[in-house]
Amino acid sequence: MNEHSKDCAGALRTAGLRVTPQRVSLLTILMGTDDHPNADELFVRARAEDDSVSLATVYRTLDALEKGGLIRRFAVENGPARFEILPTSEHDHIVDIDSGEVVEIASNEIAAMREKLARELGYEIVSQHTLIRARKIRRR
Amino acid sequence: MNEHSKDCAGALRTAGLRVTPQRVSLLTILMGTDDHPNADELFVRARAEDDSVSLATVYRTLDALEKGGLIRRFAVENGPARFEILPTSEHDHIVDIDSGEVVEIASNEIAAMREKLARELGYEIVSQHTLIRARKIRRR
DNA sequence: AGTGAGAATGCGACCCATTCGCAACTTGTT
DNA sequence: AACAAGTTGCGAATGGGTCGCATTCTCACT
Repeated sequence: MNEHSKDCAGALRTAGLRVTPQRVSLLTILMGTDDHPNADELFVRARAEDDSVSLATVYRTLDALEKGGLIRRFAVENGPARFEILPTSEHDHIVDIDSGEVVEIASNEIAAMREKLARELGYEIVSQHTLIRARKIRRR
Repeated sequence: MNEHSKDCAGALRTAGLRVTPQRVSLLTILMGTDDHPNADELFVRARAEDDSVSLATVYRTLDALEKGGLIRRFAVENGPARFEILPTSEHDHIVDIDSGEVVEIASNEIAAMREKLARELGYEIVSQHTLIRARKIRRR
């Protein structure tokens, strides 16, 4: 139990979730990384420290954390879902189609614009996400 | 062979693809619909008129059409990929999380903004797509 | 601290979307 | 017409994700 665990436990409770070692493990991992792991990567990382985590629980926990508003899930065209910790600044993602790398892109203005467009159509936004597939511009 | 078939055949050839009855069927269906079918729906619709279409071919054809720039593919969080004909006005999609319905949302401005942001990061956009999950605003 | 109801977990089986291997068949070209 | 290369259907195989169930854990209430 390090000091992170406490943060996690509190966050879990605040979200109305029970505190279990598996949830703390996964949430700690997500809190401590900048990248956008998928369920499998999280499973491997969690197992490295705590082999009492099963893949099924990874999926169930991710669902729970998402419903509890602690993490965000986003889909990449032909790949598994990816996850990141919340709250986070408003941003979207660029996938480098050559390397597979995922980088963040700030987008407050874009988000505001989407909000407006959706409202005009009579919708209330629940979640929104832009995925850009791109390739690095090679400068000579 | 109706007049659409000719359009399709030409489009296929222009895209550098061989013209086969299966491809014409699928492209015709996509050209004649406003919704955003997934592979299974396309399979059913194609089978209704031409039972020489297999599901594997639907997938292979969709890959080919996408590579040829004739259609666009987009991912919805927890569901199969969806497809629509190109060229089409610049737009994104709103998924009604209650009904599952997908509606289009115009977004030239948004697209332009993404273009600019990506370029600043040194990326050249290959494709981009915004998915908004929303629910209808109930007015009393 | 002790207890019980309900929630969470691990496991393996399962499901669904998509892909693959391969033999048979088409297409576009010569 | 004849051929090389591209396509197809089929069924088997993958891969991400979910489920059923018996066991274990959490936490609210003594």
